[in-house]
Amino acid sequence: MNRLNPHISVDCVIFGFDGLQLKVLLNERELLPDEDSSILSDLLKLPGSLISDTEELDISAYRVLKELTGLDKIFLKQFAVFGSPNRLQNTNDVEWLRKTSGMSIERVVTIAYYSLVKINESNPNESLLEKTSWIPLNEVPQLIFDHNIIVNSALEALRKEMRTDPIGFELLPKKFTLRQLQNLYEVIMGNKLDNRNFRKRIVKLNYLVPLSEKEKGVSHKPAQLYKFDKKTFLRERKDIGFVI
Amino acid sequence: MNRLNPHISVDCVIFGFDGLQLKVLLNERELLPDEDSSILSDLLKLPGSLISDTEELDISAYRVLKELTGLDKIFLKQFAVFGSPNRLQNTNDVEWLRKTSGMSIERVVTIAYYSLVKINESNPNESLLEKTSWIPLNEVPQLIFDHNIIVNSALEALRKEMRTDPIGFELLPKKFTLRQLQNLYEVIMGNKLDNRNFRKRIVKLNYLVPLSEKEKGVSHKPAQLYKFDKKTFLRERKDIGFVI
DNA sequence: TCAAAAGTGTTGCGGCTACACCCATGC
DNA sequence: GCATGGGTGTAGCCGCAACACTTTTGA
Repeated sequence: MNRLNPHISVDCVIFGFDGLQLKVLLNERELLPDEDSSILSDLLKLPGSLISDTEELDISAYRVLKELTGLDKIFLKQFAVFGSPNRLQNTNDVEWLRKTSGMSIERVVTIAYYSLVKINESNPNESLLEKTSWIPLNEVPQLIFDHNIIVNSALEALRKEMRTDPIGFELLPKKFTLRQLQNLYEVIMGNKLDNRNFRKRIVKLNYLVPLSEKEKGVSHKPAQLYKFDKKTFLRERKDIGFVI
Repeated sequence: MNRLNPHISVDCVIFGFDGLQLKVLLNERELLPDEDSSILSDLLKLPGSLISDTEELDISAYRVLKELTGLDKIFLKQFAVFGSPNRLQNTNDVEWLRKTSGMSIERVVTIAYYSLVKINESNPNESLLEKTSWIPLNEVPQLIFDHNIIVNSALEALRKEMRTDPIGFELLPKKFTLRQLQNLYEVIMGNKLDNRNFRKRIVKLNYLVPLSEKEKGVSHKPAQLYKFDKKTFLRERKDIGFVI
């Protein structure tokens, strides 16, 4: 990586779904030598980085993701920019950024991405210095800088996107049950769905194909597994309407 | 305005609708003293500006708009970021930016906004140095830097937004006819609509209210004028569905 | 045999589409 | 009186919501 650009950063809100809850992947912000760990323990932040001067923005974001999850081809979407001149208020946090980047930091405009990963397929690379953990969305503590605002904004953007594009599959394993899919939509959209009607809707979609395989190791009737067939989806995609 | 920040700019794609066509407001890029006007005439660009170091990003964008249209409270939406390290290829254009800003320019990341204005209510401030003109979308010539890409991307974002939010009214005068509204949707969405069905849809919307006033000075049956009642819309807004 | 979740059909209503003719005005 | 766009109604189909019980498995 090249020279860092101290004016622009990328931050990633990485969403994951464990079958029941929607979670975010957060980093621990290392303490500086002179910080009091008893007061400042558990400082969390979004994974992010100043950009390199020669790097495409999206590539910077992919780099952050790759370093954190070890995953390559995952869903990534740039959804907002946060650039308030006073978004870096907390002087401890600014001091930390100054020291870890080794640069003089003034105003930093950050390009925010959200990313959707399949939780059980992600392989958090344990050898990294920064520790990461999946935090359920409704248990996210106070984060550094304006990162709480960024998380909320990402969730809004995700909901909006899900109104018009079938991106939910990015959060599920390749093979999934209809129950998982329904839970996913219920959790993100925040409303219960009638499961009979939900399933009827699925049956009509040719791009959701049942596999010749069933769930295993559950102590009840095992569910049919499905996969999302992207090719068919792209072929059959129809123009959806609009709101006046 | 304060010190300029030579790393970050805002650019605005300003859409207008004249009742028939969707247009974009473009600036003429002034020629430098040593540029050959016979070769480089008619250089157009998106209205934009480097940001001031103490300014909120949105405020920078509003400033650009205010200077250009004289209008205050107009619809503005941040929709993408363009930050490729080599987006400023054309050396003439970079030279121009260097000279007009008086700063050393390396990489500039630009925050892109689109804006919707009511063409006949906009009062382009004639006293400005930079000349502006409304260009129909399908006649936009080559622009400087990556501005053509930004325009196309803005149109995409506008279409997407119109699928889920009733923002078309921002492009129409306060009082408008249903024909104008229908033309607007046809032009932006790119498909013809059945006018009987379109009107039936309108009638069901309480936030589209007929006024006790008709179109004037047309050589055919004058059309009923309508207005958009935002309060009612916000009150009655219902959750729209989602795509699986 | 029990617990736990999977899976399945029907009916009624409302919304969408397709389609063709009369009306009011200015010139 | 004619040209121009404004404005109107109906019938069939499809999609969506509401609603409760049987099935399969592991323990």
